[in-house]
Amino acid sequence: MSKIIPNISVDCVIFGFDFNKLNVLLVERKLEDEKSKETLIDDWTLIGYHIYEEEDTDSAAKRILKKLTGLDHIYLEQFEAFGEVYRINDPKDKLWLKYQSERFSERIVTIGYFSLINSTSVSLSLHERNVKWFPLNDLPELGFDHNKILNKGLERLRDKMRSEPIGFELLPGKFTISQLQRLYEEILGTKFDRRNFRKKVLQMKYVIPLDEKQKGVKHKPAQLFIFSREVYEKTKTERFDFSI
Amino acid sequence: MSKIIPNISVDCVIFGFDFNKLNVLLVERKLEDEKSKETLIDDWTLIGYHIYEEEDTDSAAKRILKKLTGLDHIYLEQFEAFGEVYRINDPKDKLWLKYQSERFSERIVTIGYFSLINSTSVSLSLHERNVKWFPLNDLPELGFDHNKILNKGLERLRDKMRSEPIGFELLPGKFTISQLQRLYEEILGTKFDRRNFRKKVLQMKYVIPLDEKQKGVKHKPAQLFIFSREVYEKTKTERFDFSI
DNA sequence: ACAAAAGTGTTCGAACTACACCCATGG
DNA sequence: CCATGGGTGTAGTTCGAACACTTTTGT
Repeated sequence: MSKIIPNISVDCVIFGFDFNKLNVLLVERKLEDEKSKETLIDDWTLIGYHIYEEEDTDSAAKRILKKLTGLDHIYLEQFEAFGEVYRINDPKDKLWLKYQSERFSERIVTIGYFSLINSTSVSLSLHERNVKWFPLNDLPELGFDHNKILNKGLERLRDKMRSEPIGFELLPGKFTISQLQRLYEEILGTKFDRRNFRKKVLQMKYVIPLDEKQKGVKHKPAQLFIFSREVYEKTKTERFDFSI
Repeated sequence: MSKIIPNISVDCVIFGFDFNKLNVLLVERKLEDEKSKETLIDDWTLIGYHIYEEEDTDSAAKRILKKLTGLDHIYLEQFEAFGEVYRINDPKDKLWLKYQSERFSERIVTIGYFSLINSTSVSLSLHERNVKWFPLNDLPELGFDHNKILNKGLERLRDKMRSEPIGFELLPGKFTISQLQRLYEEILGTKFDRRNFRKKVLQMKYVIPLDEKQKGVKHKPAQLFIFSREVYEKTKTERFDFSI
């Protein structure tokens, strides 16, 4: 592998949906003094890393996701670059960078990506570091300017949700209409009428009903659907709109 | 001023509207061999520059606009970072960078900004370099990957035009409704019905009619309007939508 | 008087909103 | 048999689409 570029990084806002809440994946940032064993840092950050000289920024983000999930082809989208001079200013952040590598610059421009994963069917591991899902409405204070980056990523997710069918990326391949509805309600912060929502979704030819029902639920089992990106791409003259 | 960062730049896609076509501002890139006087490079690029160590990326884009127009407070928005390893690959591009400064890296991540200026009331100058408006449907081949950057910027302008009232930035302070209509038609590539367009615009409380008419036109003079961002901000619960 | 763009209202159909009752399953 | 969410239709309203004639100015 080639050398690390000391002043450019990528940070990933990884969203997951557990059929109830929208969650973000964070990694623990823990550092203790080698002699005194005193805890110098113990908090959480987004998952990010510097890029390599021979690596596209997109590839760097993919690399991080691959390392975390073992999967390729995860939905990934760049949303903003953060290039303020003083975005890394807190002594903790500087200490952490120095501890990671003496070669890292203190002036780092980072490129924010958001990624949508289907948290019910993915197992996560990041070496020795602790990673954990946090619901959006119960986030800790994050290191660096990661609260800001996270919020910008969320804003972009919301915008894009309204105009393109990316919500499906957060659900398993087979899903029910009310799972989809809960997803949209949770992310957009709105409530939809059940009948109207269903009516709207059934009009979308790229949401395809299966001859298959939910199992093991203690109520009338719902019909399962799949999303077909192929059909969507072919028929997308109709403007996608989730503004019920 | 502090030192230049060799591997990070900003590039600006500067849009202007002349009441007819949407134009982009480009700068000539000309280089001739010092001895033989042979022309080594003669083409056009977006306007961009490396950032300084003590400069936010946003500030770098503002600096470029200020140098070009003499104005602060021009509409400016970051739209994407371009971080491919081989985005600078053409020998001409490498030659140009070397000629500009030996210190520039060949691996440059650039951050794209688009900016909207009111081309009828601004005068432009960029030192010794030749700058010129090009209509979007008659662009030359650009240096670097600037055609790609320009197209991404245009895409973003279009998206944003549909959901936020940024088109007004391309018009002078006082404008007529049909100037506004031509602007939207030109950028979105659609045709609107004149009566329906007018009806829609008149509903927007932040488009304020003046007691003033066009002068010197050889037809019935149109009423003039101004856009009030203040009123817009106060009333923006209503979703802005230009999907007539 | 003519050319050129401004200004103005109504009708039709599509899309969104609101709303209440029965159904299938697990416990 | 009960609790839980699944599934269904209709009426009212709002919003966008289509469309033609008169007015004001400069030449």
